[in-house]
Amino acid sequence: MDEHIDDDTLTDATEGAAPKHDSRREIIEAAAQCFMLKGLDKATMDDIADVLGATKGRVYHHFRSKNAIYFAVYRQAMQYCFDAVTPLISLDTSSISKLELMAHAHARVMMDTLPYQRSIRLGVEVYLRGSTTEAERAVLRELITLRNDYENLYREVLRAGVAQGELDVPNIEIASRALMGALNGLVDWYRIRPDQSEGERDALARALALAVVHGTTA
Amino acid sequence: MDEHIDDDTLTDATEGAAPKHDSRREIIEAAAQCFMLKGLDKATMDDIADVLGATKGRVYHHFRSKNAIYFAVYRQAMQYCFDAVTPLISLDTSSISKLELMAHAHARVMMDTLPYQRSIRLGVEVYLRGSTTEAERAVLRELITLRNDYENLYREVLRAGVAQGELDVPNIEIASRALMGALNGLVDWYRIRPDQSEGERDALARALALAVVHGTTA
DNA sequence: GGTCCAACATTCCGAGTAGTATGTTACTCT
DNA sequence: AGAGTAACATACTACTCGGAATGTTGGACC
Repeated sequence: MDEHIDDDTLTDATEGAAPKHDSRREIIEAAAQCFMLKGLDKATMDDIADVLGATKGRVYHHFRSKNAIYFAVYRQAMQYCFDAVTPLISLDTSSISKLELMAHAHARVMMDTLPYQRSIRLGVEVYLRGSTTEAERAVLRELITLRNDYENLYREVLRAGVAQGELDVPNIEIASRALMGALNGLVDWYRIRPDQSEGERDALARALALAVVHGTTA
Repeated sequence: MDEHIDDDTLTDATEGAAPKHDSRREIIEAAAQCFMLKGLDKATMDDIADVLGATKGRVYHHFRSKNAIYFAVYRQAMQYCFDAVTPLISLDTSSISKLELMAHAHARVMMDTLPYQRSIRLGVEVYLRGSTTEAERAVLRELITLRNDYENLYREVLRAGVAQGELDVPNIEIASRALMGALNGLVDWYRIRPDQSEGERDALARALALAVVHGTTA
């Protein structure tokens, strides 16, 4: 229904070296690159194929439409976020340090998977309006739910922190929006610099995390 | 060079009632609406004309290209921001309250001029890549400079606040990015509700302003 | 060693759209 | 009153791009 290639969650018994779905992943990666550079509409299917040194035939073999690729990019982007942040919520630390760690991890994901995160920023509700078929809109609703679930991770920590008296948040909804906005805004101004070391990137992420959690007041 | 209708900064001696440039402003307004609803690419020139109950002829009479309209929307969006915030920087209050007032004013502008602010969020650097002519890229550079000037207003207040010991900001650049990100993110989740009173809107703006300035810690 | 099929490549088409070229009208100015 | 022009409308073109239909190939499997 959504994709004509089944997800194949089982590990294929043949070999472990080539995951067999590399081609799909490569297309998603290339699409994220193109979307970031040229925007969702101006990035053509030929552009995506060109990045791979292939033609549209390959792309359309794995994805039935351009929207389907965008959905895959979106899903992957959210997956990156979940993978980085979910392990932290079970940590046994104070709410403040947990929030800092989550913010830091999120900032890192924004930097490390920049093409994906930038791509999903240019669509969402706008793309929802343009979706013709009901099936597409259903997928988009699911993706938005996914994003909401992710943001709820932060709301939960905020709630717990307030309950314990560690945090002072008059309005959890507003606070979480501000948090996500400040962190996600990273993709708008962050530029990948080859000369930037791993430590510098991490310091930047940490600085942003502290800024969004603690604000500006002394 | 940029537009074929001269700006006519002088007030025309004929009448003050009809500002003569109403048609241009109407087109910009309609374009902002369309851009917000359908995105920059999917919003067609016919869409913009339809909103006005007119045809492309009218639009192309005032703007030589679609990009030119986008630039005008961008400029107007920034103008709204400047108009709301600039008067506040000369206020004789503490840095903290000044920052709160600026953030509050900015949040209000985001809500009150939502179509403009959402439009300019979907373009910027992406559109810069797509710009074919050098003239267009020059305009875009100018607009980005404009935005940078605006953000500098906040950086200045932050700097002053740190100098006076009112604020605790380890990294002004990061802090300003976080501030703008949290405030601008408003356009992503704020929905205009007709039943929402003026007071409620203002309370929302104030809550967001306090959240971004003070963070979440107690 | 022939069959079958996944994984592509090639070719083509039609819809949609930015931009242009050319009317048309109404108003102003002298 | 007639010339000029701003402010549009109408009609048309050239081109891009998504998607489909079809062709090709290499390898797995019996």
